[in-house]
Amino acid sequence: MEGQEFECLKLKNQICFPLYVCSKEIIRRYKPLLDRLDLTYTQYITMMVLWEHTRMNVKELGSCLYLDSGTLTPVLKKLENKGYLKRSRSREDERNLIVTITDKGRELRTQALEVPSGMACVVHLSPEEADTLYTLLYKILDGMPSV
Amino acid sequence: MEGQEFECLKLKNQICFPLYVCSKEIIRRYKPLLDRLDLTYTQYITMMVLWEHTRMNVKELGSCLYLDSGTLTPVLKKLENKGYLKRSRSREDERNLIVTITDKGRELRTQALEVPSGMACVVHLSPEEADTLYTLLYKILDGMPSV
DNA sequence: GCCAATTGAATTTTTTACAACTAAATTGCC
DNA sequence: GGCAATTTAGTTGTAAAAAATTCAATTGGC
Repeated sequence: MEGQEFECLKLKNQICFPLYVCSKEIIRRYKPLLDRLDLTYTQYITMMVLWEHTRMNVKELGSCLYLDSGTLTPVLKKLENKGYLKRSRSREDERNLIVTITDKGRELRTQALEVPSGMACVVHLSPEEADTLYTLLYKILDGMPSV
Repeated sequence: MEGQEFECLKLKNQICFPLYVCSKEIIRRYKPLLDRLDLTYTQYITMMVLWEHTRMNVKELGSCLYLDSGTLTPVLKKLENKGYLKRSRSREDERNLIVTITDKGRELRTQALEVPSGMACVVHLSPEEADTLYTLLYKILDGMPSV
């Protein structure tokens, strides 16, 4: 039997694969809910940060979201076009782009409450299991070698 | 304090967000290793299935990988161009496309052994923790409402 | 036997990831 | 103190992936 040697190349022995699939599948379940707000998942988590902080530059936003500026630029432009935020250069340091939430952006928050409630039925874990998962995921993130 | 009402819209209370980030970040760590094989992550997991099964149609492949044919078609064409597989129509039902691994595809498997070994240092979990995570992820997948 | 509904895959479009580039600010050497 | 080199911030362009749409073949009901 050839088995042993190649065990580590079997899908069922991968930890990344179910992570990848779970992430994708959950985001797919978000879609119909987010469609009602005309937001993509990335736009949604960006708004989450702005609902809490109201004013940040692209760098800070990127480090909250684990997104680089190349990914964020088109996302922020879309959200600006929808009127949910304003982009402007910092006076002190022209390299800095300050993102500020607008009133319209703030209003969206109330409507967005229906998203987490609509998602409640998607992840069938007990509170303890969810807590364990949460802890393990952040343990991976914290322990990951940089780049 | 406004806090309570919007707790569920804070990034730190999301389970999907760390899943999404973990998946993305781990796949990013795969990249330099997969570059040496000239494979993307999606191409890599596709090859994993073919190393085990050698011959499948697009539908079967998609259900192993949780990918639809719209995503698979370009992936399979790329892999065919590289000479790792062959795509051909089934005689019985012309709609079925049969994917068969080639000798060159089979040979790639040995070279690919360096990928899991190179990834070993990325996920810093004990075997027990990894096992718990694995179980929880598949529990989510199994429990997820369809579409 | 014919038409509607379903299934399977390909194509097209949108979104995301990544690399290369540009511009601004800072550092450091003379 | 002024200029070159480096660092930092963001944009642009390109490639990959995901989602939506389209098209073709088959099945099932009448």
